[in-house]
Amino acid sequence: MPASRPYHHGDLRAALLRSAERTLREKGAGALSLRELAREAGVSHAAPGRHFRDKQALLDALAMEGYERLDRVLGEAYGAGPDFERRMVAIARAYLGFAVEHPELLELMFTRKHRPDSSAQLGAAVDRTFGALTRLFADAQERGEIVAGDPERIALAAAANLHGLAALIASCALDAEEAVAGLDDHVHLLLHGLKPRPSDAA
Amino acid sequence: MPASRPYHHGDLRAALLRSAERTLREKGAGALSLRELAREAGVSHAAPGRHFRDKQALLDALAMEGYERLDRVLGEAYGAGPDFERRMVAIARAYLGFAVEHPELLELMFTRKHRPDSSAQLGAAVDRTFGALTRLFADAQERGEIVAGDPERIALAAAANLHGLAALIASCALDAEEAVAGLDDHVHLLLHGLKPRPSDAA
DNA sequence: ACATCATTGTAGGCGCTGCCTACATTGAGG
DNA sequence: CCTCAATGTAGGCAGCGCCTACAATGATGT
Repeated sequence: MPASRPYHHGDLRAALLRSAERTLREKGAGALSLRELAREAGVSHAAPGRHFRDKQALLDALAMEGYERLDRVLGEAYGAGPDFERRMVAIARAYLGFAVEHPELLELMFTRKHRPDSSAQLGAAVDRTFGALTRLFADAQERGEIVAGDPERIALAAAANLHGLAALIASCALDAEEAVAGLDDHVHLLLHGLKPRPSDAA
Repeated sequence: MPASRPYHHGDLRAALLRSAERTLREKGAGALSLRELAREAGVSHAAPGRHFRDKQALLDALAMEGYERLDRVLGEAYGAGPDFERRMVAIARAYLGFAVEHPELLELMFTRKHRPDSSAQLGAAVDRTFGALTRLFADAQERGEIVAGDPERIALAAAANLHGLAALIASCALDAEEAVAGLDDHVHLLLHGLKPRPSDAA
């Protein structure tokens, strides 16, 4: 007998999350099993139940970590670039980079939830991420870098654009490298619109 | 004994798909069980196996139906409106309408697949939907209604925008009514860009 | 008309899962 | 040092997907 683990694991919750994250990345959310996680952590099959009410609670915790990470990488991009377009490219690159590195996690973060209580927390996380973006646009508006109008609506237009691209990448409907390579042009279209601009000779 | 069902169901495959669609809408993809579907159809628990190799095959079939429906509603919108912006609004309304009416199905259609064979069929379906949109933009380009450039890239910009909005609605991250109400403005931003246009006094 | 045979449904079993309950061990606080 | 909440264990339950062997059916060729 190993006598290694002193009955109490020490930090089972964190160990389960790390293990779950690895499984999520390598085999997808569907292949995630609480019993398997327990086995990997070397505890009994019921032990995870002490830290997560049920499987969905563990997935929700993973999703919350995802939002924190996404906020972090986006936050770093917010300060980038001399002008607005460069900053927007940096933000787009950050979001798409997240989608490329953690496609399964992104999918998990934006999977429809049906439970009211978990939806509340995750909804708040979405609002945080989106709120930061909205403030960025409101600031840019004050500097005259973007059009007037409800900043929340403008932020939504930008967010939908980026999220759409990221979601298409995560779902393998779009080749990641191709999307990243064309990111500059993509952001240009977002900022300048699809209609011809007479002044766009530059 | 009922003597009702003559051993052979008649059209079990279709019955399973209809039943599955209902379950998907009412209880979500996670609650979908082949055995439960068999029970609803009044057949043995192994009968579905004759029509769908496994559970994923049934989900793939549902997703394929989803693409067909989406193509249909988008196709109807392609002919709408006198000018390009109206047509674009009609398309956006169609896509968002689909997302509002069948959020779980949309999620299923864009769920990451790991199996090569099913990915092929579904990938082709995505290409069809996207291809139609690309042709529409190529035509609009010839009429000078939108900017020059690779039509595929321009179509991607528009598709990402719409898909992002639809995905946010489907995942409950965005209120559906709010999004639909602001659709005109949203499309306007897509066409005219986020940067100020001197000529946009109109 | 009838034998043939692929198609479609049945019956039962296997290992796995999530979740439940009762019990054991531990470490911290009164 | 005793108590007790927190944490891990052991076992059980029903449900699941998938598998195999078997039965009923209806189309096909002669």
